[in-house]
Amino acid sequence: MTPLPRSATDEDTTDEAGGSIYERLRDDIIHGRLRANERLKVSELASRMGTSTNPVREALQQLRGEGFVIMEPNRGARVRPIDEEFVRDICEIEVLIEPALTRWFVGIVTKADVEDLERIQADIERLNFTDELAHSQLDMSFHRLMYDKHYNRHAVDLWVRHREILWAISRGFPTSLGRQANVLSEHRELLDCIKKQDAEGAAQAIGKHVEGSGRHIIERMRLSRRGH
Amino acid sequence: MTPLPRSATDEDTTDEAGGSIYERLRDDIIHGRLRANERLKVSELASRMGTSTNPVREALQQLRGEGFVIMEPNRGARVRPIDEEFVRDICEIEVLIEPALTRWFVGIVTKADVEDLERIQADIERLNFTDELAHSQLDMSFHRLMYDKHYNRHAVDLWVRHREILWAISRGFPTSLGRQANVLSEHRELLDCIKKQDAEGAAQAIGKHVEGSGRHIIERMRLSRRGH
DNA sequence: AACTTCCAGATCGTACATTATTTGTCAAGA
DNA sequence: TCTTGACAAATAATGTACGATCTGGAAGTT
Repeated sequence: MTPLPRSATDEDTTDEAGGSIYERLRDDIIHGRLRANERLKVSELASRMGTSTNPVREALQQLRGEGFVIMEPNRGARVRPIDEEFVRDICEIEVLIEPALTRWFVGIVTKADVEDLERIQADIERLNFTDELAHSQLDMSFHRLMYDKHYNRHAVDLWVRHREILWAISRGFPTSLGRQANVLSEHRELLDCIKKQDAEGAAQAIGKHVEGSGRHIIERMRLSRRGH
Repeated sequence: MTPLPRSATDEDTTDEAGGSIYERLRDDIIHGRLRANERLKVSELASRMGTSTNPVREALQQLRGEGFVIMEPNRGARVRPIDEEFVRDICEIEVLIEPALTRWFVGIVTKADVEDLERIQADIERLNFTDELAHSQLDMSFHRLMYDKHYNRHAVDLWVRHREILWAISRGFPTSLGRQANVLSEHRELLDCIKKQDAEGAAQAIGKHVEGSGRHIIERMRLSRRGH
């Protein structure tokens, strides 16, 4: 339907290859440039992407496996809705998983780890949300440092996937000042608990952190939907 | 490498279409008929399945999205190892998720729900593990009855996926008598807590249930690996 | 022995054929 | 006249075939 509903923040895309077809489609879905339940016709996408149909079909199959598109036999693919419910759902899952990962981390944390975390946290506070991309990378490495050593790779992968989705959604949304302050204080509280070897407190802190983050994203989504 | 490593319990497969290509591949991976890290060559699979390469490629892409195969550009697909670690990982995730789902269920359970659950539980006890397939279907509907009404579809989907994987792995493995008794008593304990409106107790009961189930599957996997 | 060249084999992309579904048309009946 | 049903054409998904491109290893040269 909509001819070329790409956002204003298009860096490279002449008209063909941006990243891989998979990445472009996934990005378009997560950002809502492809509307919920919109039909995805392979030939249409192929001509838009400037390739033949086969790469598109394979990208769609991969996205189907990840749950971003829904396919019915002989009836093609549709966009799975990425709405506030969706965000709430994956945040609720993270509220369950991340405290468990964190609790375990407190048990194996080393002095060097704490120093690394404090260094990253200092960078975050110094940056103070002036650069969205840089902040998100620092925040990612802060949490990644805790989870990367975990033995449960499946849980960590799940976290990474959810995290990527949430970040893709919230990209472009501004972070409210209140949320900024909360992020910093929650990180500091988490760090304190880790240093005190208080696993339970750390788990609670990260739980609050995830919940607050989810609430903020949903709030922003609501506002932007109204603002449309 | 291995020409046709299909199990003895092959019902239909003449030599071509069993279910879809996707299902056959997925099943072969989960059951270990395709060994860990084994290379998956599209043309080889295509001739084995009796189709051209394209359907195989798409099935592989879908499996990649679900995490069952790993693909590197220009270097093809490999089987992701489905080992004891993998089972432990997804069970640990379920130990986090299922209690949360159950806790919520206790809050909205109706008289009719309890009666349904008791009916299913009675069927399970009457069957007493004489028919593996029938038992697993009853067990599935027991838990599904609790989770199907949950608002967090994403969490429930995750549960279903994990459940399918675990069931596919444990299919063919015998259930030890000790585990059989535990399954029954854990279900009864869960039912009691639900009837008493004891959400916390129910959550703990389901946690024990999942953990015990995971332990049992891993034990069986170890034995079968030795037995080879 | 190390480096280069070349070739077999596999992946990736394009084009086309087949099959299923949707859409549009037209005529018969209420 | 409006609805309804059957039938035909268009549209899109699914499957097949083939060429282009990349990788890995073997043979050959220095």
